[in-house]
Amino acid sequence: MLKRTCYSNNLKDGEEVVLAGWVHERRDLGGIKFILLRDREGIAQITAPKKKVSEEIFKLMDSLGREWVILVKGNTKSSPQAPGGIEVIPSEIEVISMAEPSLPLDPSEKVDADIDTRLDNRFMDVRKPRVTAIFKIRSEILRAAREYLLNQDFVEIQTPKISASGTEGGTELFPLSYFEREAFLAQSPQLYKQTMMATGMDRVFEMAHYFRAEESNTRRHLSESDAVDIEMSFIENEEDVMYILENLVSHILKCVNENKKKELALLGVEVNTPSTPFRRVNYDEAISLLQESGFNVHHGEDLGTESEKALGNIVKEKYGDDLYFLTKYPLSTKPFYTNFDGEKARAFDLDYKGVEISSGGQRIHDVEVLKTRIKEKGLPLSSFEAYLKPFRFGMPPHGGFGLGIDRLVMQMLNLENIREGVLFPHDRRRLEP
RNA sequence: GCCCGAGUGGUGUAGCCCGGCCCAUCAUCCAAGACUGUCACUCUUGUGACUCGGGUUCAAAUCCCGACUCGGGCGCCA
Repeated sequence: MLKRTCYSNNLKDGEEVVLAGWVHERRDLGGIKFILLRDREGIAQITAPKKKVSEEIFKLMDSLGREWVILVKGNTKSSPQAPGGIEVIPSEIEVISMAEPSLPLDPSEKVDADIDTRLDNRFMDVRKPRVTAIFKIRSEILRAAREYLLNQDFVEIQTPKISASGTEGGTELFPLSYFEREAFLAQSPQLYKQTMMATGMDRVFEMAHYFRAEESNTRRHLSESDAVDIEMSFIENEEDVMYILENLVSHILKCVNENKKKELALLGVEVNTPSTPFRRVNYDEAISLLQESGFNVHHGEDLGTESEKALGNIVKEKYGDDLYFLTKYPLSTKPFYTNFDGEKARAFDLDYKGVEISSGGQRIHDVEVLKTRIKEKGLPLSSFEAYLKPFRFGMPPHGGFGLGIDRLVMQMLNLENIREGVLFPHDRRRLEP
């Protein structure tokens, strides 16, 4: 078998190369035949003029089908007619794998496919250069996040994804059978990363996988989702946490802009690199802004989807910001572990173009206050014994956030559906592939 | 959980309101043929579809009922 010497984006004039990839398109003009060979980095033209290639190659060019996997050995030649200015004259073609005709979708994107058809045949959908680009950008987001957090002295950890109970409340959990007991898939690493604050590790993060059994059926929700979760000790208040979050997101956007120019261009997306600090919009202000715009919202209630989106537009118009913090929510809208200042939660959401991509805040570290809050929330204290134990033996003030990767990708790239930015999304209806 | 909408060749669609002109449109793909610079090559010919079940009717892709599958909005949630 021939061995690949380079990708399609690395062709230089007058070299002998071996390309490996898929037959993207064929054009047969009789005395000259073209094949577009697609690999991870792009598309290269294989050109076979009858008089310049062997009879065997010329015939073989005819028999190749779309999406067959082939290896092509040949000489590069610059040519004004070739796409990209350079083409390969084949001297050897090896068929590695054939593809059945009647493809389940069209990777050359001449004909669209529904999101459902695409996801059912994701292996082929991802062959589209634009789809590949989304996942290269997603990889860069995670690389940049890791880079920033490690530079800020965070320690990367992993926590269990199966737990005895889902004490955080709110979200519905997936039950599963754990030997002779019932267990649940983790809805977030929240309680574990708080426990880590009692170990003296000071600053931790996890590239976490969440499971949520919500009955949601929207283009923003999934049953499985990924997030960057952090927790940090010895903070003065939630502003210390927000500082990390805004600089993290800013670093991510900057890296994507600098390192994924080709992919962004392919997707036709421009990413604005925000300056820090991000705008703070407190809850009272948010309500006022919405009321001024004629929305029927009242103090004390959480924002619905419609008002959240509207607020995104208002902030964009008024201040020009895509990213902004929503702060000082009423405590009643937040989970039991949220610290507070009177009736105001020491918590925040980070919204990106009108969609929440992160939420976090300062946590309660005083065990007595925590017990009181659990009781106030009407939760059974007995089931929190294990969670509370680390708080009894020296727990520093701390806080953190979870940053949803899928939503970040969606908002950054203006995807209509969160599923487009997830390789194999699982939701209320979809469990395969 | 509540509500709205949609299922037509491999893929994406037209037709549905207002039943007959539909042995169903167009594009792409596929097959056969012609073509030496294509770049969504072009041209000729051909194959391939009304989600399922019931009902109304002389007549159903089209109207009605049910099932199944899917999409979306809200709620919840992140």
